[in-house]
Amino acid sequence: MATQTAAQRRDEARVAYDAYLAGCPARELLDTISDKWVSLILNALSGGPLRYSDLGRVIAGISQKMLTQSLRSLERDGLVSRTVTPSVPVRVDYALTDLGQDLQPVMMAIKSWAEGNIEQVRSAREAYDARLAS
Amino acid sequence: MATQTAAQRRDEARVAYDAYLAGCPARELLDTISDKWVSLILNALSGGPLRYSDLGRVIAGISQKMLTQSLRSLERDGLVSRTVTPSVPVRVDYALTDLGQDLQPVMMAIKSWAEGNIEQVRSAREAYDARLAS
DNA sequence: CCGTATCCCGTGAGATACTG
DNA sequence: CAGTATCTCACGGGATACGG
Repeated sequence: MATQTAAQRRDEARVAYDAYLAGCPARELLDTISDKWVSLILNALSGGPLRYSDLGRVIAGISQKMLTQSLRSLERDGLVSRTVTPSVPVRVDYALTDLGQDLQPVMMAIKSWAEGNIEQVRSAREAYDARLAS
Repeated sequence: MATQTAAQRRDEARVAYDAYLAGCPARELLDTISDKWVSLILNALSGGPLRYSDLGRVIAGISQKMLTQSLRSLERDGLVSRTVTPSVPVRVDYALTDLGQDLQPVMMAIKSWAEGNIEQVRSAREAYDARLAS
């Protein structure tokens, strides 16, 4: 159940599924994890478990609806665990599962790339838009 | 303009932008590259330039509209180049730019992860759905 | 061959209000 | 605190037809 095991599974199954194929389950999974909120949530949980309200605070601008909806989806897919502490008021913690921790570095890479290359993209956009205006 | 230069820029700008913040340009860029079609297109171009019709064939199920729309967006963001050969009929080739090649490994990692872990996700879903039915 | 243009429907997603 | 429930609207995105 360690990361190595997950890596082994990945190698073995690499040829079994092909996200290029429409209707392939891998295509659908790629669609669900290629989501803005999913990447932000998985990255936010990389430092350890967080409560529902903490997630909403870290990920500025996310609505309750999208936060709950994304968390449910991640929980169903086995990427995030949900732990309820029956206190008053109730306390709910979300954490990465082993599978989620396996995916997290990839999501971090996307987020870091976006943050580190936004200026290149912006200047590329300006150049593109300027050429259209000519 | 090599990959190393891009990596240096990434390190320098890492703290300047934060995708957790709503309204931050990095958040918007994260949203655009966290897209199913974007990841499939960038991966498809990793082996070298492809023509428009080839892309449509490799990425099964993509509509003309989404293919054209995604390619325009990628071109504007400086991730993909578009080369027109004025023959009869006209020939158009799409290729990764240096910036696009810098991002491609990350997109490949997502696609590979989806293909390699879909079975884990499927069994997690079955377990989740079974618990709800009880 | 490589698109653009139009129509149209489903759903992604915010705002708001309410509950255990 | 941690959600659920509606309502609403904009837009993603497919189908189809046409143009250079």
